[in-house]
Amino acid sequence: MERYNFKSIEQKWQKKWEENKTFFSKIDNTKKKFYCLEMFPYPSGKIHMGHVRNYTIGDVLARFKILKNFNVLHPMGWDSFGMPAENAARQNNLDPKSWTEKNISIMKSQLKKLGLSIDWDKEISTCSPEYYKHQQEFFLELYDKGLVYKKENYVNWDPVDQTVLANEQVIDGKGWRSGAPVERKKLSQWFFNITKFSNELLNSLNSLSEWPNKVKIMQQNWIGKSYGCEISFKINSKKGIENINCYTTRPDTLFGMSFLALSIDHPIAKFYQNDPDFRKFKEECSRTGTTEESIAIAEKLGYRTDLEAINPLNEKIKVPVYFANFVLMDYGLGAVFGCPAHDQRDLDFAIKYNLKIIPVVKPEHNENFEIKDVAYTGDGKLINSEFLNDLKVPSESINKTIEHLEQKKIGRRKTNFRLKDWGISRQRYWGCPIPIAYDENNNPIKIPKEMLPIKLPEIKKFNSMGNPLEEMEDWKKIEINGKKCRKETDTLDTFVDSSWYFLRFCSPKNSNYGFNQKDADYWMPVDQYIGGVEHAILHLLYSRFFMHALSHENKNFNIKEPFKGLFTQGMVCHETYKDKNNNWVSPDEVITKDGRKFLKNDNNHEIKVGPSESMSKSKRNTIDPEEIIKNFGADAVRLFILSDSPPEKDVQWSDEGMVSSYKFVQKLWILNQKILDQIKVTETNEQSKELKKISNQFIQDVENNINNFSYNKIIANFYEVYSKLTKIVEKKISREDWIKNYKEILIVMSPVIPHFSHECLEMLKVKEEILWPLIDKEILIEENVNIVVQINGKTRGIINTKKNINEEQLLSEINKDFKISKHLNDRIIKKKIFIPQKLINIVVS
RNA sequence: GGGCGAAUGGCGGAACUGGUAGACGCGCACGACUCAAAAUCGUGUUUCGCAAGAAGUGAGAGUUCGAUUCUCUCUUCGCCCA
Repeated sequence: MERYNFKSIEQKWQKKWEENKTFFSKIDNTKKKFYCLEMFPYPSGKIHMGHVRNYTIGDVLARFKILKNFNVLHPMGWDSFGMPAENAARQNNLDPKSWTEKNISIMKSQLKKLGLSIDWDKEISTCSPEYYKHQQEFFLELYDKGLVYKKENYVNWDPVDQTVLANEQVIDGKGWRSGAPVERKKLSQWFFNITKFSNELLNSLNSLSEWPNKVKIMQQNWIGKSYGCEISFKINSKKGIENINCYTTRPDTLFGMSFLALSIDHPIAKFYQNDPDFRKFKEECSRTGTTEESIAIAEKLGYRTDLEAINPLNEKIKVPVYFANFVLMDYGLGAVFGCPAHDQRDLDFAIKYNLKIIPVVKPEHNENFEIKDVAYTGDGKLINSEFLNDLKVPSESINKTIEHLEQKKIGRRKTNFRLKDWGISRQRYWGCPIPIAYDENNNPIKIPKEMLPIKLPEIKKFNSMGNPLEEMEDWKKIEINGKKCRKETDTLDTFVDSSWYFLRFCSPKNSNYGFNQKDADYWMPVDQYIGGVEHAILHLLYSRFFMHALSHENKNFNIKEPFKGLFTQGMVCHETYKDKNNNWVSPDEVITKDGRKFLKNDNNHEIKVGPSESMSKSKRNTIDPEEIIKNFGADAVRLFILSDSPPEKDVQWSDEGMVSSYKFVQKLWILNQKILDQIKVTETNEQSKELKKISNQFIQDVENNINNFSYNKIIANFYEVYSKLTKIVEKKISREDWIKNYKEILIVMSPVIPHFSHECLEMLKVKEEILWPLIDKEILIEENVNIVVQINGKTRGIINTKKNINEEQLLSEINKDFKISKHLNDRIIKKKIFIPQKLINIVVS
């Protein structure tokens, strides 16, 4: 018997699918549509195991839906703008475009080797002018709707990469890529007005019933809606300052106020510009990053002004006013009042500057309540608060205080959001040019749509740091309506590219607009979106915003939520290895001997085995998918990557597991030969019912497991059906039954191991259209059932008996069974719990 | 510090709405084939015990005839936010 030659068979089917355009999709109103999308890759050079996992999960679903007779859209593209291309270009003296294109062609061929059901006709690449032309149009469209604006503000500046970083790109106060300490710098930047949709983006999360709860909660926290109050404080000042407004969510702690704190960017700061101490303080603050995290970690510092704030609830109480490094200008109003007893940050500040600490909330049933160095933030009752005393915190206190402040016209109710506008300017070459130019007075002018796309100029060499576009005088020149202008040299954040690519897939070649109305109406929204949880906040929120923005004031477009279903998969991990010099060692340099690991080229040198961590180049614990596919075949790899863990959890790469998946395909092949041999002989059909049960159980199990994303259990189902089939393969079963049931089993296997299944189906000479088999529910109904017999809750035996047996009959059966009844003798039965077809529990004294 | 989640054999993990804990895989052991090994096939594999049996899902309590599943407290770990 021939071994299963995965090389030629996989190649054969991949060629066939490509030539026949098997996965080509177009609008078909007679079928239900299913848009299956995995997050598109960044073309970094080679695919990694994370891609293999992501695209295998998606492919199983897409192929399943095809078999279920859905009209499936399953496209692929490239998130091809971004910094790595530029970095590679700088390092290796080449241009980002050809580097990117080369990577795309390599990765495309690697993906094809996985046997994915991709409609390659719909391939897009965000760095192509055909794509970003429409992005520039969208930019102008949003500009016209007033959703794009420019403002000066502080940004996180990465001094090494010479670029602005988003808050989330700052990790521990350092640039996520360069690792350099981040500086605060003031720059003029373009922004999308995402905060205009704060409420909408928050509320419509409720409509996303097929999203994981944790992702929705993460987005909810990110948007961060809070209910509070804006309070106006009267100020005693020689500078003519009369009022300072603060935002607070805890107005009920006003009587505990012992200072007022302002952001160094607060308008009042202008009164102190000439004070050298203030300038020194400001400089000190700019060394802290702008992220909330870095501010929280930094030591609380303040600069005391000569101002005094008056407590609006009791004018006799006066407190000092500080500038403080922990107050942000772009959250709330850039001013807060400090209540040290009930806020840790305020308490740290108060202790440092020796300010009063007045407790105003007392936990109930605690007479010895006292504040030392830990603020009390729990519930209780108001104390030391004059007319507010005894109100319940927080259920009564907050509302009552706000009502009082509103009555006295010194405060008003206000909701606030943590979400900030989306800064989209990047001082980078390899991105989508912003379709804006400036006239001689530096006023921004839209570049008319007819002049789009504004193409990136070709570049041969990067000579310095910074943005090369700024030095391209010829490229910068543009004439608009006869006026000489110069182009914007910032490019768009690549998150903009990925905020609408799923829409482009519906009409990838539409040239007059980003998408075609009819196509979008038919295909959108994405029915199932699959990707890493690391994109849970930004990419998904930005995409949601983009759709909200496009449908804003637009009668023709009303797709506000792009992703109906979301699935977030876990990472692929591998053990980490280090040699005696603490250098990372790659798995293919390691051999195992007697359960211990050694360097391959030096048997005496033992390797230190570290914890299993997500595969990354820096730790050298990656496994190259191409190599693995070459050795074991795509089907075996697909089988393994799904088998070991539930897809939403991390999976450990294991060589043994990979080998066993490979062997399993070989075993299936041998079984296939045996079954084909059986089919050649016509026999009586005494065992047919058993075969039917096996196949129908299998169809049902796999279908349920696909629908629940329990892909690891599908593989368990494969092993089960294999072992059942090997047990009956030599029994006498009719030819027709073999063909029908084995065909169904192969179809059910085909989403996971498509090459193998289709090869076997072809050998079985299946001519008709291949569709997911219907389950014969009748055959799965058992005549007999196993009834669990418990005595005092302990299982004492199992009785296989007729389904409709009643309690009395069952008891007599139990009495006949000595192994069970011996636990009953001489004891008084107190109670019996009988659940038909399942269980009886006899409670005895 | 806050939010979310998790904890089950030597390991990865099953157990649908509370009803036979450990499916399936890895590893391991034994057996068959072989001069031998590899490969392959078969059998076994939670722990203690010769057995009958007992214990057992991070720890402790609770609800229940019955808890891996529900409730509370605690411990550890992971992710996100600070």
